Order: sequence, then C-alpha cells, then structure tokens
Amino acid sequence: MQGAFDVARGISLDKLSMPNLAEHLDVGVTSIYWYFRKKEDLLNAMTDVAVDNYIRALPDVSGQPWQEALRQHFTEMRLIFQKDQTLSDLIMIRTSTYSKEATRRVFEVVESLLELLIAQGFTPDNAFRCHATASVYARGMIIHDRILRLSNAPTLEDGRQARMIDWSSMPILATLVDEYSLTGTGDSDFQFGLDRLICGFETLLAEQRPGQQTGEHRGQVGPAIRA
Amino acid sequence: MQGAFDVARGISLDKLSMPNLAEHLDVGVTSIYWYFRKKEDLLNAMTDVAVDNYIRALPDVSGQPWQEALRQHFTEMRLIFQKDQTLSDLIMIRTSTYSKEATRRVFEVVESLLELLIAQGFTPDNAFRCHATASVYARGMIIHDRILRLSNAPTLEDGRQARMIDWSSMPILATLVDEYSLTGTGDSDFQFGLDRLICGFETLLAEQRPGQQTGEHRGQVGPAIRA
DNA sequence: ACCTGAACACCGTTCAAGT
DNA sequence: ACCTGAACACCGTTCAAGT
Repeated sequence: MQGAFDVARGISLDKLSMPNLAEHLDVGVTSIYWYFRKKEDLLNAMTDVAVDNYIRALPDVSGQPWQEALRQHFTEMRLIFQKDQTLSDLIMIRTSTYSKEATRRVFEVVESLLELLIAQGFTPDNAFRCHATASVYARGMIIHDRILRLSNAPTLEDGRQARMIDWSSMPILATLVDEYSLTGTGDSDFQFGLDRLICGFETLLAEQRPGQQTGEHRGQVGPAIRA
Repeated sequence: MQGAFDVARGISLDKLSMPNLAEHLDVGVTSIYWYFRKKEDLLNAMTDVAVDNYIRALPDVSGQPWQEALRQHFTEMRLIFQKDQTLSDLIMIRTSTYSKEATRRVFEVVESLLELLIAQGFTPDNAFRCHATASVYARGMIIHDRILRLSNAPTLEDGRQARMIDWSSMPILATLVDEYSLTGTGDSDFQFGLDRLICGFETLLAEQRPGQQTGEHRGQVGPAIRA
C-alpha cells in the first residue's frame, strides 16, 4: 500500500501499473496478486486510505455561524485536494467505488454539517440541498482545475495559448484576458462563487421563515423542521 | 472519424482502441496511422467535432433577462451532455487539449453571455466571475453525475447500497435517504443550485450599483463598467 | 497516395511451480 | 503462507514492404 502511494505520488495515479509497483517494491510482478486479486482491488484499498486521510485533514467547523462553517469546510476541502493530486484522483474520480465504510464516514461529515445548518434555521430539505450544491460546486472547481493541469499541454494559464487566439471578435474577453487567466479556477474565483452561493442560501433562509413579509426579526432562530 | 464516434458511442470513449476501430472499419490496424500519427491526434480531431456539435446544439439566449438566459444556457448545456456521454467525455475531460479553433468558438459563446450580462448592469469583472461560477457549477454537476454512473457498480441511486449503510448514527440523513437518492445530481437538485447562484448574482448586482444605501431604484440600468 | 503484416514495448492477469 | 517466471491477451506504435 505504502509503495503504491509512493509510485502514484512519484508519477501519477493513472501511470501506476503493476510492473511499476513491483519494480519499486523489488519483487516479482505476480507477487502483488497474492495480496490483491486485481488491480481494481488495490485501487479500492488505496481509495479507502485516501478517504481516511481526507476526513482527518478536514477542520472541525461546529459551533460556528453556518456561513463561516460552509466557507471553512469547502475552502479547506479544496486546499487538501490541491496539495495532494493522488488523493484528489482517488477520492474524486472513484466515488462510485467507495467501500461501505468509506461511504459511511463521508456521510458522517455531511450529517454534522446538516445538523449545524438545521440548528441555525434551515429545514432538513434545504440544508441537504444547500450542502449538495456547495459540494458540487467545490468538486467542480477541483476537478476542472485538475483537468486543466493534467497533460502538460500549453494551457490558457501561462498566457501562451491565450495570445495565440484571435480575440478581435470578442472585445469583452479581449480586455479581461490581460488581467485574468480566464480559467476561473483561482483562489479568488473559488471564494467569489462560494460567496454567491452562501448569499443565495441566506436569501433562501430568510424566505423560508414564517412571517417573511414583515421586516420583523427573531433574535435566535430555532429549527424550523418541516414534514 | 465517423467510425471512431460509432465505436465510442457503442462501447465508451475510454474503451475505444485502435484495434477496436480498425475492426469496425474492416481495415488493418496500422492503416489508421496514415491518417492520425497517434491516437492522441484522433482524439483531438474527435474533440473538435464534439465541440462543434455542442455549440450548434446550444440555444440562442440573447434578448432575454439575464436570469432566464443563464438558466436556459446551463440547463440546456447539462441536457446536451446527459444525452451524449461521448460528447461529455470528449469536451469535459479533454478541455486542456482543445484546438485553437475550438477554444475560440467556446469563448465566443462566453463572450455573448458576458455581453448580455453587462448590458443589463453587471461590470465586466462581475459578469465574467458570475459566468465562470455558474459554468463550474454546471460542469461539476455533469462530471459528478458521470462519475457516479460509470463503472456500473451499485450506486446510492438505486437504493441497494443506501440500505446497506448503517444510518443509525446519522438521524438527519436517515430520514432524507427515504425521500432522496442522496446523490444530489437530479434535475431538481441542479435547478435548486442554479437558482441559488442566480439569487446570489442578483444580490451582487444590487450591491454593485451606485446609491446602494438608499432604497431608490433606477428603472433601466445602463452598463456600469469599472476600470 | 494509401494500405499491409510482422514486430516491439508495455500492460493486466493466470497458472503451474517453487519454498 | 508467500513468492516466482513463463505465458496469454490486449494495447499503442514503428517499420519495412507492398500496391
């Protein structure tokens, strides 16, 4: 297992091969097949370890205002995956092969976030959907960023490709291309999107409360569970 | 090219191989190498065709309120990729290998959306960031959905896996699992997230205008370009 | 200009055989 | 219980040779 992570981190997950790994471990290729009947089994085991590492690295956001909790959770999530591409590949791309245990542990994190949202006024329905939305957004940013980086082709990022395109028919982008990298996957891009989502959630929370027509505010909002 | 799409649609893009394709075309494997020096070249050519198909399938959203324009654009985008997995794989995963021409055409679509947003009051900066955010969200939903589907392992979707998990420590999710599929990638999930984003954009647009402190509204808001 | 089979390096996997 | 090499099917790619 450790050797597999060594090789994956050294090259990349999709270049990790059985001969590769065998050489690194200084054993015959077929020896690995005694521990893992298929390569898929090895990857599944690696995914379990990755999920464990990921969850341990996550910050405790309980006891915070829900806006701050969401912001911290997803910002840190993005940071974890940015720091470790192998972790990102295992967890992001192999979601459908999670073990029962890994799935349960991931959902326990979700549960604690939902609990926090509901305690601060969200209905369970809305709490779930808001979390799912932010999660999809964060995953989208991480995966899109990953895809733009892989295959060291000249990306828009370094400006080489950007200058090769004829922007004459695109006046707006032509001015923006000088200031931005146009990939929209930078730190500030991520924060911007997260802010817009949280802002949208705030509006939803306000509309969801009873007596929304009046300007009256309740100091502390209890759980408004429906259904 | 047509044969390559036939094979990819018949099996899947990552199972498309040169021997595969040669057999389908009833030619020797090496014959393909006269037209495409590497498999990568073939895939690049396929990506170009895919981008063309995608852009042609996109609806014209000009002349609409920006909220409706964004909603239609990204809803239709998701639909196109849901209908054609091969298109989705080529365009979503191979973004970094777009040809100059494909990149230009994609950005022309972006430009027209930015134009629409700016004409209705957004600064170029905010228009760009809002579009980028919605784009990342839509891409995230499409890719995440794709990942959950591939490898026909038992997913949470069909409820089999869901019932195998011990939800006893997760009271909130335990009640939600009965109503939802917990994947958060359904049509209503997507619309929910899109609504929250657009809602967040509306708040940004309102704050961005001069005289935000007063409740005064201007009937028609001209372009407020900064910098 | 277009197509071919033989050949090579690489991969995942099986199997019979070792200790 | 643990490890091995030989062997097989599959892949991408090259090359010398055909028409």
